[in-house]
Amino acid sequence: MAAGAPVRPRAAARQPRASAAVPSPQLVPSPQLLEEIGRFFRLLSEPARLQLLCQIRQGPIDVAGLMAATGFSQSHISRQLGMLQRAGLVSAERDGVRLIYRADDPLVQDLCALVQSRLRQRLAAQLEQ
Amino acid sequence: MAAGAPVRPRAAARQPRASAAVPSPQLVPSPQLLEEIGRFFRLLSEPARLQLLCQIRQGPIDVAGLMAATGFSQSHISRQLGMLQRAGLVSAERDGVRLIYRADDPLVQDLCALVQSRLRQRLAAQLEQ
DNA sequence: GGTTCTTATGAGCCTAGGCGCATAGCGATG
DNA sequence: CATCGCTATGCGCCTAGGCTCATAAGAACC
Repeated sequence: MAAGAPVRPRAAARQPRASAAVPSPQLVPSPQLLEEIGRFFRLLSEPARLQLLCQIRQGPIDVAGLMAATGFSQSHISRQLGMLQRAGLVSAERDGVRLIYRADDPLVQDLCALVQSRLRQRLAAQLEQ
Repeated sequence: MAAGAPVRPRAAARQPRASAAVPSPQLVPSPQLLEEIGRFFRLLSEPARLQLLCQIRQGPIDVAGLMAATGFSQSHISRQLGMLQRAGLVSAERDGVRLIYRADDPLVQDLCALVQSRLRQRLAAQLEQ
């Protein structure tokens, strides 16, 4: 396929190309990497998981606490926690019979904050216009 | 079913609460906000969309260029671009008959970079252990 | 060892959404 | 206005995955 030329403007010569404000010189990641990144974002794409994550971020909590806080079924919570744990976003520690979950990684919080501020921005812009 | 207390550590009194190393004092966002954030992440959860975004980030490009670069069908690309545009992640500008797409927002790139570095970290840790 | 508490998991239902095919919409050009 | 080139969209197929019920697995306590 014609992967050589990125654009093909027929009207006139465009793209001064070596200008100053080129946004980013980096290449597009490999399909494998894109898939992994996508998998990560998919983890965060489910409100239920986000809610669990935020709840856990409040402080160590067990499954019963999460059930009370979210209203989700035990099996659902367990499954979602499993995914989050496999992704390294939460960790569990035994306390007798129950498992206390904890979220040490600030990454998710940071990501959410970024997205949140962006949503706010867009909402404000939308109201203005 | 013990819905009152969020946790119930049976071993000892925990949560000094106003300690120094409390991870984050913020509350869990409202379900509506969580849903919106989730929608945003879902947009980025699809490798195809990520690929399109990255490709567009390389420089302004039209649909034909994207078809050549990604191998996706025209309808698929159009649909995904529509979503990305509605989310404000790309913008289109007419050049005669065709539409030139452009991605001005660095947010996605930043998010991807964060996730990518995290993946790298985890991979390294996994190799060590 | 049996009981009771917890968490994990197999099976299944159901919806969301990715993807392509065909076609409609729509700007440009003769 | 007819035609052509490009993009958007209705339709349908199909898989991924959220969610539940029921049940297994495992730890603590008698």
